[in-house]
Amino acid sequence: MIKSNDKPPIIVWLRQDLRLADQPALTAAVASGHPVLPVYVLDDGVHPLAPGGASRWWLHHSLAALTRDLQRRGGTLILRRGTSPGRMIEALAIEFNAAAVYWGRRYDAAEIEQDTALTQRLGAAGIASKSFNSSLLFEPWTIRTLSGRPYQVFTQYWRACRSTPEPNAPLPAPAKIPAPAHLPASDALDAWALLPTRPDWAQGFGPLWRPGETGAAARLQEFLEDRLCGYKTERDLPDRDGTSGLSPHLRFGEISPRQIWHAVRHHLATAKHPPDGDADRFLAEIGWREFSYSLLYYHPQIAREPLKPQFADFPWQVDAQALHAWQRGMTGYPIVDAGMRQLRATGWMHNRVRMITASFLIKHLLQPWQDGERWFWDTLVDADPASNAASWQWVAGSGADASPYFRVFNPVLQGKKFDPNGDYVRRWVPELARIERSNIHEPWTAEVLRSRDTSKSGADAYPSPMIDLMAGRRRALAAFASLNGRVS
DNA sequence: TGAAATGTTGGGGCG
DNA sequence: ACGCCCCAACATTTC
Repeated sequence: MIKSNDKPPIIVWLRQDLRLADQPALTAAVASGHPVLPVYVLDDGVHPLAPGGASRWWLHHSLAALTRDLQRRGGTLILRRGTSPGRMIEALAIEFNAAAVYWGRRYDAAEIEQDTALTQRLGAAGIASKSFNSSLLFEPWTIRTLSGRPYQVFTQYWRACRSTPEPNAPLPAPAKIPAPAHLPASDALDAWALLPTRPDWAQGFGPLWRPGETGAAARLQEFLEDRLCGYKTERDLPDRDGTSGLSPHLRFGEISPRQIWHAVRHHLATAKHPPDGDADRFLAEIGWREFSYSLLYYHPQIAREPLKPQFADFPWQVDAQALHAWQRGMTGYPIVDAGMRQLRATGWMHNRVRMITASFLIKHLLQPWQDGERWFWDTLVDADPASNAASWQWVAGSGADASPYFRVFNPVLQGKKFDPNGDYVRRWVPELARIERSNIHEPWTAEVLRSRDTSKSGADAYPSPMIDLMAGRRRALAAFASLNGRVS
């Protein structure tokens, strides 16, 4: 008699859905009765979506967690690396006589092409393949206007999403994941050297994050219980712990938006005081992620080219020193510098401050948004191919439903409004630790600094503002106005 | 999911 | 008491 693990295995190719629960490819593979071979392939190819430094840190820990979680259920994660992941999967499938290959769908054009090509090659070799929706509430082709075109405005897009049937309930993790009798060789995770050394700039990351499915689920529960109530207003204050903190977990698929959606619904149904507007606002943030993926699907060039063609020859004032000052958090504007330093120290930046720092780079410094996008891509643990690109274009005004060009964030006013006590600034900019509340967002007016300024020599000297806000604003408005009247 | 400029209003000081 | 001015405070418009 043939034991189930003597049957040919089904390969489950995990990419950006590093979890076991609500993992339709895995569940289908287990349900088939075949042994299951979960594989992750590190893409060594040189391309724009290769994960940045901070993401590689997260990926290491996420894969370590996934390995443990699989082992607990009898499974084994196979790690491979190569410049052509599709070819790697194909070779594995043929070598191990796989019955099929399953995976969760991706939405970038190059990735779709890879997957389509793999399907064809597998088919030619007589191996079945099947793809599943593991990453989105609403896949891009399911949400269209009456005329069949994708939505260009978020509110309309999201309204359409919310009036379609609800996303499926999440699947439970398979209790047991049957392994094949013979396992392919696997790389050692440590040998991939995803973690930084010399210097280990990620030292500050560890205490803040718990990568992996268990950490993601814990973060969601804690958010629903402690922070959903009041989310609508608290989420804008960077000195508070008012956001969900789920972005990197979502980025690597340690939790699915379906799980989040249904957990929120369940929480609302059982909570004593359902925080209604708060939940809607939180789900709308998930909606922005969906909208970004729709934009990526319909505009594959979104990370490189402005969506609005008239932005193609925008008069940027490329300036390596200005970019560098912004990256290091040395612009002389406290809320900007606090944000940029929080980013480097933790791999994450509060969303309100992301908008402020991005607006400052694009509008006050007139640096190309692509430079900011690239920096965030390299330094954010949650750097997401869709959200990062769409959000930068949103700030630049070149994207869909974008911020109008004349919306220029004033970092002093934004600081006063959203960090009124200056606690956020003091936490990330130690040079300003002793500046009082009234001057914290314009420290050049503080007596302490001014008196020291004359004898400034120490490394603890906080820089004076690198540009004049009023002049910068005027320059930006003029530059953006120069686009008006052109055909779009 | 802006900010600044401009316009309007109303209370209070004061000649 | 009255008109005038100043200027918050708020509303509207413009970039």
